[in-house]
Amino acid sequence: MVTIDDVAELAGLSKSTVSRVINHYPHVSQEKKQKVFEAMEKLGYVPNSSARSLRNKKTKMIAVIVPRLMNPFFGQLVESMEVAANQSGYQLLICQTMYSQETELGHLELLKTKQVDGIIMASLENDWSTISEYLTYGPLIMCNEFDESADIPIIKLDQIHGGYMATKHLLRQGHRKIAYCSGGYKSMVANHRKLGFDKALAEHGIPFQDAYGFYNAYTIENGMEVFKQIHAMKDPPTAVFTGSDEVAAGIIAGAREYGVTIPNELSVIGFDNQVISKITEPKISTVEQPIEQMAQKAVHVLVDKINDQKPLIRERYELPLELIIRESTVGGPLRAVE
Amino acid sequence: MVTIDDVAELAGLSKSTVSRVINHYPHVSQEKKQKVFEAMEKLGYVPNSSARSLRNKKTKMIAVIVPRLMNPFFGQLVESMEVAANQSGYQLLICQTMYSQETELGHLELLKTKQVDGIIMASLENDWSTISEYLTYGPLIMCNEFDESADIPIIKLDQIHGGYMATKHLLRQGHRKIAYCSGGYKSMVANHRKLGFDKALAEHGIPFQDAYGFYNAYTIENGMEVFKQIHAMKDPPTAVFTGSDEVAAGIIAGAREYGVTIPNELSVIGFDNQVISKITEPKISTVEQPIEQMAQKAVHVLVDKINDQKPLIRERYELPLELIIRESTVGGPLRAVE
DNA sequence: ATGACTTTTGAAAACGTTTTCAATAACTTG
DNA sequence: CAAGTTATTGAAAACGTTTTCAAAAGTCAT
Repeated sequence: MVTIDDVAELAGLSKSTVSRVINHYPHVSQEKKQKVFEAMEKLGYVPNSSARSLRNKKTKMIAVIVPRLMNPFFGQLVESMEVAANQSGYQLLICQTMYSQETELGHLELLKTKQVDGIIMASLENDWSTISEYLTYGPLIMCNEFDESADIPIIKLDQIHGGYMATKHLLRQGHRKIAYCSGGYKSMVANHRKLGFDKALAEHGIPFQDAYGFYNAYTIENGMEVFKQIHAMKDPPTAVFTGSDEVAAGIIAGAREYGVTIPNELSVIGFDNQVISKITEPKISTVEQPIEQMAQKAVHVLVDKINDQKPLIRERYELPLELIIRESTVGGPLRAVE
Repeated sequence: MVTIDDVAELAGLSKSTVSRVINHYPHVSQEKKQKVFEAMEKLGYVPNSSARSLRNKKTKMIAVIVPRLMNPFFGQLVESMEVAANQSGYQLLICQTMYSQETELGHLELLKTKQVDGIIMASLENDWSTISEYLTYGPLIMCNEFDESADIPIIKLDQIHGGYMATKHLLRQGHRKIAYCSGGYKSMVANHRKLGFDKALAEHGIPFQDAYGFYNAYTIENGMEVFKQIHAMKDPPTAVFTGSDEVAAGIIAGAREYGVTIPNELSVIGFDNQVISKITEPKISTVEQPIEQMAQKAVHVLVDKINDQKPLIRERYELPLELIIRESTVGGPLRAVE
């Protein structure tokens, strides 16, 4: 391995000077600078990053914790983060929890061991009280998923309004029996969507029936299962609000199997505006989330916090969502228009 | 920051002994071992990984280079690799090329700067002659994408057979005018599939018409475009072989818009067996790739190479593909059965 | 030519580990 | 019990950087 000493020797200078050249210090004569460059070039020298990290106490790496990549929402999120991180001179370490608390905690140890300069949490399996312990070791921010009580920067989307818009749309189409279907229990994202859902229902004086609630639905398969349950009901809903386009697609696939037409017999609205929502038959009405924007914001905020040494403070960044109306919710049973 | 010296002091021992305890050396008395553990516990000590990396010349990190994560094939691949890497005690650094040669080269520098112990290339934007330069700096293997001439371990799938099986299936259904549609030009994966495709055609004495070739198709949108071109032909093909389920789905979506029925008027076969292939109308016949297996194999092979210091040698691991017949290719125009 | 800066350079210390080396202590084995 | 192992420990060097400190050399105003 070629080290800074080799370069110094070949250039006939001290390693201090070589280091100064590498790090663009002022006060190095053009002449020596030139010599150093030549020596580096000739030897193919490149600084060892472990040594740099040790000395500088900066690894130029950040980690992002997500549930799992196969979920296209997180795939997109991580894709955008990687690009943003690279542009800011950072490498992105990817950590999947696979919905396990222990795995999530294990990933947080990266901060303790100084393998990364900071962490973006887009997963939240553990309680904030547990996670906050790690704040001593480095900056930690939340992205998308969140805990209200955490006094750290949080970059999130206006999920309440998202749930509200989608539900309001269904209500406007005349639906009064609307099912609610979401992912994880613990998720505040799902929680907020439900708040928006409830608010819209309340505005129409409609009480929510517990029988219309479905939870832990993430995948297409889950969606098909949900459809079956709805189909078996004596008094089924006429519309379903879902937490993801995959689940909505599953409901549509289930309906097709049972010969139930959508949106006529059942309306479905998704969430995310994934490509899948554009290619099902019928196409899925959904709520678009500005994923790339959120990813970039998260990276920039974290990088700022890494550069400032100051302790983290409570900060909130909220981005808007957009309702996208397609075929899976229009032309359904018009019963009453507000 | 609490260091090994703090632990040593509190335990009343030398840091050598503490280090030995941490690294599970033999020949440390139970008594001192206990003291060290207590001190570590009390101080919340955890070894600094930059210092470790510097001394051990091992970072316990590997990088995977992929075109981009939004492509679900790579999403799945990376998901499985991350899990496998973690199980082997490694962190996974993710690098996207976004189809840029320069970006790919930039990522390879990670090996020079010793930020990672090895690299898995699942992208291949540059020529092997360029990439091979980096072999001096650490192990480098290929996964999925490959270059025949590279004398390094390559984990790949039997794409020739994949192309052959799919095409043979179309021929068996009576098709004689079969279009071929693939992704990148440079890709040897696409290249091999074409070899299998050609082989099947040759067995039936059918020459391939250049007008039936479509390239650079990756996305649903690309697939829709391909359909439009096919639809505008005077003598259109009766079946299309595509390089991905997304493209196949796009063709199906395009056909739906133009009122062309699939598979009756046009048969389509995809590749990958992504979830999307199960939810289009009709469901897509496709070729399943053992992604998880390939990802695990790649990680294990790389980790082995990192542990052996020996120089890399030519190795080939080839995993089989499986034809999955669904609706998009059956019930088409039966013309002749072999 | 003097004093007061500023620029340019190198030696050495520091970052937090692991490992080599040597020394001492504790066993064996005849 | 002497000689030969083996177990246990610590001091110091090493990994490859960056940075502090000090010194030498240059510049400038008087």
